[in-house]
Amino acid sequence: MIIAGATAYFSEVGLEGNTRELSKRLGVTQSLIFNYFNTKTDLIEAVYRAVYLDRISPDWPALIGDRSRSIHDRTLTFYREYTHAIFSYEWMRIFMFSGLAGAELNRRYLEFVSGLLLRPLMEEVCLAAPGPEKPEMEDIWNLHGGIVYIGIRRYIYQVPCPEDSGPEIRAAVGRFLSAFDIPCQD
Amino acid sequence: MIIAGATAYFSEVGLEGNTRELSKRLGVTQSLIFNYFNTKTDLIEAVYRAVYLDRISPDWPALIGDRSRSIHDRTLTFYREYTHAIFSYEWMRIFMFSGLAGAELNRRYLEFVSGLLLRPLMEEVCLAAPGPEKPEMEDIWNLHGGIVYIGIRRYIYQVPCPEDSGPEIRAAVGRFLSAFDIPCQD
DNA sequence: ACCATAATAGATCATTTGATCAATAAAGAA
DNA sequence: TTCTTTATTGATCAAATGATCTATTATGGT
Repeated sequence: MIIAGATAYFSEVGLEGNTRELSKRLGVTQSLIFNYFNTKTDLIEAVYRAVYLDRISPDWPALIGDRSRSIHDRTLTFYREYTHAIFSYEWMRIFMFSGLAGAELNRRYLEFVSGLLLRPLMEEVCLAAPGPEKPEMEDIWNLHGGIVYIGIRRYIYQVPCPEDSGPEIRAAVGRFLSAFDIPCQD
Repeated sequence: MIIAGATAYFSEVGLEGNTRELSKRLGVTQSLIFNYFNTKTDLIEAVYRAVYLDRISPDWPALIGDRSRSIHDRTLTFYREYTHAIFSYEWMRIFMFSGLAGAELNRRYLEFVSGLLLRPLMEEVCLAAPGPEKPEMEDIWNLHGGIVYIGIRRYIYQVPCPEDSGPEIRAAVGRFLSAFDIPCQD
């Protein structure tokens, strides 16, 4: 309950939010928090773990590599599931706060995304591309960034944004793959 | 000098950085800061203004609307100049910190980008697109996000990144416009 | 019912931090 | 020089904040 409350509170005000305000929101005393967490840093680490863990599906590498499905279908499915997992007020903001703070978990997460999701995706797109035009990692990062930026606008900057990002994700994936002469089926 | 130092300091540690550490970096006493700024909030506002101002070129709307040049040339030139202006450690991080804090200036900036840069850009792409396929605002935001995300990786997440983003910007613009049947000249 | 353990509260400490104020040093005009 | 104004410092206040410690209350097993 403390971790859940801390996640909600810190995602709102940042990791420098104070434990007294947090305890007030939780309806408990401030000292209770320190009964379960030795330091505030420990609490933040717990929030990191709670937010980062179980957000990554272990099925994604297999999905990306599943050549029985078209690359368009795989890419679109992956980004639908990926954005479904990370497009939340709490995840996006905790991720950005921890990224700005230079958290280790943040960098490890991005290494995972790069090495086990985006690089395989790039290789699959390379294989599926019929012509000489093949994507490099930076191209995949560009696709990725364009999609993730929807969540940044929505939850970080909190500017008006369509609530359903599905159509734009489909359009972005379609544009990206067609640049490598991969047709968008259906 | 205080504003410059505060910009460097706050962009590194966030807007909650304390005035004592700042004064130490500046080589002055802490009380001196409060001689020039009534409150810390005033100082932060001054940092905002210093960072945001003079980063937007007044020539961009004219550049985007200059139909004597190809849309590809205009889009590419705009994003080269735009990223040249905002891709800096200080700007990217102050912008993100202030965005997370919900700063008013942040929202006004995004309204400016949307209304006076991206919407005109969208209209120009619509005019240049020969086929029935026309971009909407979300498509332009996708192009924009993919490019800005390079700076986010570089300065926010601080992950390995090519130092020259020029080639990827060219590639991204090329892919985007060709999706609307606009050929990439040269 | 009894007892050991866990949960929770309240008071408090020590540090940090924004802000103030009086005093001193520097600068520049007359 | 002299005087006024500005720049700068050092000491200090008051509030906020992470953390601690003791006492009290609840819980569950026997």
